[in-house]
Amino acid sequence: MTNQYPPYLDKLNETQREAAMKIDGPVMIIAGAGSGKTRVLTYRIAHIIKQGIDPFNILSLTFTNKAAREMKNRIESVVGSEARNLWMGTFHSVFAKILRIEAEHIGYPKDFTIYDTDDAKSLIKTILKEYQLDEKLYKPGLVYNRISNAKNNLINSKDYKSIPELIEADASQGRPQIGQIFEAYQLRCFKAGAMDFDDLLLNTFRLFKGHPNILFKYQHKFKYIMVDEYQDTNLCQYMIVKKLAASHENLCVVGDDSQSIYSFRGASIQNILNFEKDYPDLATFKLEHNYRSSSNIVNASSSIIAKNKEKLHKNIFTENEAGEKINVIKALSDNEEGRFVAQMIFEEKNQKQLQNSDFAILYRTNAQSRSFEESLRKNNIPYRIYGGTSFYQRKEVKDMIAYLRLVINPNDEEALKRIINYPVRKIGNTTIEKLTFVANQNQTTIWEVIKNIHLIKDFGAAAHHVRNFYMMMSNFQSMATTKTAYEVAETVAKSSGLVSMLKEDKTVEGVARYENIVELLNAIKEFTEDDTTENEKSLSLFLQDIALLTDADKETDDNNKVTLMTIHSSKGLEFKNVFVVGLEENLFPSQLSLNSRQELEEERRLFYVAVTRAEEKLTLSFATSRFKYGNLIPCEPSRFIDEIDKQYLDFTHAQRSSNATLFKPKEETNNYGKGYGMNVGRMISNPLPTIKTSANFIPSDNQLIKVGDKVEHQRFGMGTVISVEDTGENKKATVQFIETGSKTLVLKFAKLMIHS
DNA sequence: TACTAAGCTCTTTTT
DNA sequence: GAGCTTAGTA
Repeated sequence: MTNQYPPYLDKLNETQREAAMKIDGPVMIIAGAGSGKTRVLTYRIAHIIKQGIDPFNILSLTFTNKAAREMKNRIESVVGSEARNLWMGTFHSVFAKILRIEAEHIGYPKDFTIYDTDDAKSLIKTILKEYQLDEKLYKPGLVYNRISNAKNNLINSKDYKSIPELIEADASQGRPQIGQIFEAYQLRCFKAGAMDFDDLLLNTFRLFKGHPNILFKYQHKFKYIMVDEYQDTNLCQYMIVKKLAASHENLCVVGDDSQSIYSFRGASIQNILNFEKDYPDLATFKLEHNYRSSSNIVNASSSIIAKNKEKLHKNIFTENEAGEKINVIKALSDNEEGRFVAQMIFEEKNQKQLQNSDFAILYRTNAQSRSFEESLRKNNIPYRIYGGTSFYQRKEVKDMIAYLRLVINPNDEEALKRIINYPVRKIGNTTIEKLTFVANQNQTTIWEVIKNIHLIKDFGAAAHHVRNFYMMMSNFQSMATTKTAYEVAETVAKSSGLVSMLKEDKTVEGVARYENIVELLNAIKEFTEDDTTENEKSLSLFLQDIALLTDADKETDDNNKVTLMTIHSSKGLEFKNVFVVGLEENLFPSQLSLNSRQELEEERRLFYVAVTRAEEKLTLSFATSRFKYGNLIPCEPSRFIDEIDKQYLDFTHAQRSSNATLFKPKEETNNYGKGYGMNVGRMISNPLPTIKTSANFIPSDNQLIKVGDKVEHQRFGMGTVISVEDTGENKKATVQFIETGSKTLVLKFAKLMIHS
């Protein structure tokens, strides 16, 4: 390899540069956390453009649209404005764009609707009702997951019904009809001119598979292809990429097996292994130098991931200073955890002159955000929550969007059902059911039935109301052919009665809802008037855009806020100061992810992702009790805390005495506090009667326990080891507990934590 | 058809 | 605690 390289690559280290300059042929970049992966991708693309390749011929698939936008800007600063022509975005958004162009070849309208998860589940519910299946047995969410999994593995409804393993699996669970539901679901989506998230991928695959000429077109268009976060792609995505790259084979995938956290979505480490098999002349680069975090954090994270059996060999190192130790915090409840964290942010901010945006609170589940929101608000610390219910998920916004969807695609059944009687127009459930029935009988859509309602006798008075609705909607539709997206939306908002209804509601929530509609209209206006791109600005495109928009994509004017998000959505981000909270058994690792070693290892990778977000300071916290469905339940610290090499941890804040600290669940308090919302648990001095026994919180290596160690037991509190005995079968330790006296514990089962 | 109160069921992560 | 469904009433 030559030592000569273009000056714009001088910000890269040697391996990074080699990876950026190897632009021809298949390339795999294994990039550890904080190793400058985005930087390599950015400069690699810039380098390709500098070689005279038209940006139009480069496809880069990223994890979020925001990441794509940021990368584009950075590339632009190296190569100039032509970078704007790059094809960059998420799998879903890029393929939606292609499908929009090629829709007719697979029988879809150009303006197809994108069903989100709610739409999909609602459609499944309707189908269940029509088939008279038990909604308790065929839970819509579960059925949706089965269908989604199948699609991600390139199995269509016909295949599904002919694969013995799937038939058996469903039958053994007492759900033999999933195949049928799948088929009906697919048909209904197709008739409605709608695709769900998985269809965007599956239909792209089908398009390329069934139309070699179209595949050929895109193969030649995309001369260079890059895939970021490759460890999180599923089979369908993998196959599409493979097809697209087949003629040039200038394919570069970037990923980190240690950060693979989306197997529930069909992602598989197998894709990395397959990649090596499919492209024997592959060039592999390993980025192992962590530039992001202090060496304490880097080393601690390595000690975590070392516990996983399934991983590629990597040797992550850093030249950064040791930094502070990782703080472990014990709180008595989720509320106290919130207060602690808010207080620590407040103090750190003042001590070290940090910005709010230097802090992030990361949790396993969205529901955990509540206690942090409360305490941050009390401390006047601005924060922003990512995920959860985003702007476009709010009811009133979805209602308004449903109208617009229906204007663009009148066959969109889910949109129609959502708003046909909202605001109330005297078209009740009975009428809607009748309409659906007639539509199904005549192999047509509800809209067609509505259109011809006057030809059908048995609708009685309802026919009149339906007719009115039809007139209104077709008015909007004809308007959409001549007016701008904003003009249409404004008219819809006013004439549909939606806005006037919301205006009447003077409650705080009502006003907020009204303001959200105004904000939506503004967003449409902005979209319509955006002259920075040459793209078309139709209402239809706006709808497709926002269907694939995630919370992380949204820009805000004031960015100096503490970030609250799930660990999943924190991937790819970094913060000076990170709090990983709720480190309790059954929460993190999740109770639902303890069925196999593979599942536990994925949870561990998730923990690894969380820890490696931190640059300078990391705090881990757990609570000993937590609200769950309104009841306070006892919690044990997560095994993950125990798995970290102790030399990197600081337990100062975890050792506070836990006298009289257990809360009695609300249920058992004679209705004390009933109706008062939170904090209704009553403090009691006795331990709770039972704590579910588990072998979860054993020391990572119980050889480590030795006489004189200070240990903490979930139930018995702090103590000192007075003897250790090995019976051959079991290792036992006798511990003198401060509060309850001495106990002999079988280490295999004991829930002990060693304090350094 | 619309509204209200009571009752039931939830447990994960995302495009 | 929240969101949803159901039963009963206006």
